[in-house]
Amino acid sequence: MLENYLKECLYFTANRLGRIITKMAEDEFAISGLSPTYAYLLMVVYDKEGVSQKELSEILHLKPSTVTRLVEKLISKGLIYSQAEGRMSLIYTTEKGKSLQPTIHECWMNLRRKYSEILGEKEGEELTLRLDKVSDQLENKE
Amino acid sequence: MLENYLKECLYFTANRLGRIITKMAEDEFAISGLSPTYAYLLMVVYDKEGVSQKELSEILHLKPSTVTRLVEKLISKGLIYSQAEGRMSLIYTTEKGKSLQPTIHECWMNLRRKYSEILGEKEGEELTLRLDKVSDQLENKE
DNA sequence: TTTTATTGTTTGTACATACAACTATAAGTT
DNA sequence: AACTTATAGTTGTATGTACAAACAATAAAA
Repeated sequence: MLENYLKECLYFTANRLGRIITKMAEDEFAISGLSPTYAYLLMVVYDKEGVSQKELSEILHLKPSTVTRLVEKLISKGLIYSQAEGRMSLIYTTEKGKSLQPTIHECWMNLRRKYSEILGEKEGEELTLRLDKVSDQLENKE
Repeated sequence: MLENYLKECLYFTANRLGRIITKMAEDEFAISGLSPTYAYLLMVVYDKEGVSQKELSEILHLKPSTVTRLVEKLISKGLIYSQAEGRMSLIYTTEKGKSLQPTIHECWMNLRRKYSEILGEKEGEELTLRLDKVSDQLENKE
């Protein structure tokens, strides 16, 4: 039976998990009016006002062109603004953006609570760190 | 530092891994002329000629509308054909489709070898099964 | 100082996946 | 048989992410 082969492929299982957890995250972040990745970008800016897009791209592990698109949208929502500094474009939160911080933090907590309830707190945390480590290994490879 | 918080979130790490392994898989499957998901669908049909789209959707863990789109494209490439059977549409491989089987199998092996080399065979396999289990847990939850 | 290379960002385009609403067929009820 | 409900698939549209090529600004080399 092929079904059993599929689940032995990392491409297959990693993406399946990605879709499931993305759906959960979208549901939890819905009350913020943002999808998770936008919320995460915003969180980075809360933590690092004036961050450059390149830095954002490194921190979020997304391509620069993707960050451009995310930034565009958050600007159009009035949550951040950008200020050119040489060839860089530095990102800051607006007042409206700042006012969203507690909500986003709440969503973030809710998401973690939700999957921790199912997987167990320890188990969930451990898995998360492992995925991060594995990603590093796969990336830092010629 | 927020960077460290992000990597403690399962949404974040699972999707990051998903992107990395997807890239690897796309590279490996490139010689087949298909992206990985299309190849996987084809593999299911090799194993189960006359499979219905609903079954495909369950086996691949994709939504029916997505399967419709994948099937459309594989038909347009002449690799499979579909035959209506009541309200179902049953999928079969064409000769051209069959002739691709060895290549796809090779890609599949190459991909596994590639990440096994980096993660270790045992480690990679174990992680893969775990991701599958975790996905089940998260899904079979009210 | 003019030319060349490097770096950060943007733009056009493409792709995988999903949702919501729809069509079509089958199955159950009265 | 007629009416209702359930099931399988499709269609229009949206979203997240990326690539390749372009652009802009700085730095390095000539």
